Amino acid sequence: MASPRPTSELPDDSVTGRTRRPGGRSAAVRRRVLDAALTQLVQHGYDSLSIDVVAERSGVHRTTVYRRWRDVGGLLADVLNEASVDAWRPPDTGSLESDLIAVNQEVHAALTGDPVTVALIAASFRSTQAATALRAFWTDRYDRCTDIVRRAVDRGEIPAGTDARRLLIAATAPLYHELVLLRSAADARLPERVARSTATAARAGAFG
Amino acid sequence: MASPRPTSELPDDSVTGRTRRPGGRSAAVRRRVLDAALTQLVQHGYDSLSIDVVAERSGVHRTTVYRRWRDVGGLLADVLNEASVDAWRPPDTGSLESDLIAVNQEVHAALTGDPVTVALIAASFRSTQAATALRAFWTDRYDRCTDIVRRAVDRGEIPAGTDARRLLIAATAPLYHELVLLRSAADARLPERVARSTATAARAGAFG
DNA sequence: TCGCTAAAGCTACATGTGTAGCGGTAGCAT
DNA sequence: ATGCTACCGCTACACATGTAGCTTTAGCGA
Repeated sequence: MASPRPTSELPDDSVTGRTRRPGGRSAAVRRRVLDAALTQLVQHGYDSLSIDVVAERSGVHRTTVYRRWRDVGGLLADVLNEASVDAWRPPDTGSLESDLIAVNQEVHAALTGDPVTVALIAASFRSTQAATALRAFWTDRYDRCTDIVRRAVDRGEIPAGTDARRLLIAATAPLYHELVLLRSAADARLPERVARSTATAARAGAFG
Repeated sequence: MASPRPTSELPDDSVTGRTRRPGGRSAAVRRRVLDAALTQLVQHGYDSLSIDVVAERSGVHRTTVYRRWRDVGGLLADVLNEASVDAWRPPDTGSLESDLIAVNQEVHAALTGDPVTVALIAASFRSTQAATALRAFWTDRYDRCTDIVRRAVDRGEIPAGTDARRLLIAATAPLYHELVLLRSAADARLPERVARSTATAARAGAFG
């Protein structure tokens, strides 16, 4: 994570024989641009986020931003890379139900409080870079969360052979559906309710 | 449904005292534009859909299209209105599980086969009109589907007091999540698997 | 420290998206 | 059939988005 080159599909230097320059200036440009993008996003929302605004805020020339990030989606993808703490671990609270509640509260917070997540979802419909970054992020998170299910099986809470991914999708998808697609009125108890339903379902062997 | 005026927030004629003209020419313009939009969408995909392209295809002047529909989202919202068959009824196949399977197969087909649905979802992040139309569409469909749950309760399949909306969201949200947000590889058995899980969960009282 | 060149700055241009205002056409009431 | 005006066509403009090609700056290896 946190690679200095956001446009990831470039061939390796060892292949091209060329030398990259991640040092001083490039790094400074990247930091200034990502800072500006995040600040703009937090202060004025996704709709206000354009390459030109970010360029002006950061003092970096607009053509430079276009060259390195290509579009707003690319910018957001890199912001996510920068922000994603690689040390993230799924909650381990002692029971499947409370683990799922904790996960869902994180998801809920991200979807109602963190502008980056929602902005990246919106951007993913227009930018391949944003879509790819989001997919990678979610794949990583769901993979890590399989531990929750494994532990629940070990404790004998739910049947062996439970499909971890199906369970986790069932636990989280309703939140995304309600908040992102249906845009329902916010309900603070939604994360808990959905988590409890899913835990009950899992105990009944619904994901075997 | 199928109102001749897509931009819905206008005051009623009885309030303004002005007389609308839904007749001949306006109706023809609307039909030609919506036809062109749908054809373009089917033939060349959402990314190719712009007001200018639709205007050219339809032979209607671009400023007219801008005036009446404002943006691509407005266009899609009206296409949805036109296409939504008001007579739609939820499946009634004799059991909760098979009803949910049938619903999910419809959702799956819409998300993998019908470009209008996916396009409208994408547009809903950029256009208030698209977002509003989509919300209205889904609200209507979920409302009608409560019949499925009511019948299941009547048959004694699931506990009385089961929350219909929560059940229906649980049954459908994973499809949207996988296909729209995660963009997973298509799996023809997904609708059935999710429906069965949800039916099992409902029987175990997960949505009480 | 000095040469090479990756990467940033800059100007100019091309295209896409959306609006303002005016004049013309045709739906509808009389 | 005739007048009123809703609605469409048209030109002209404003601004946003993105690219091409060149010049300048500065990172890095020798």
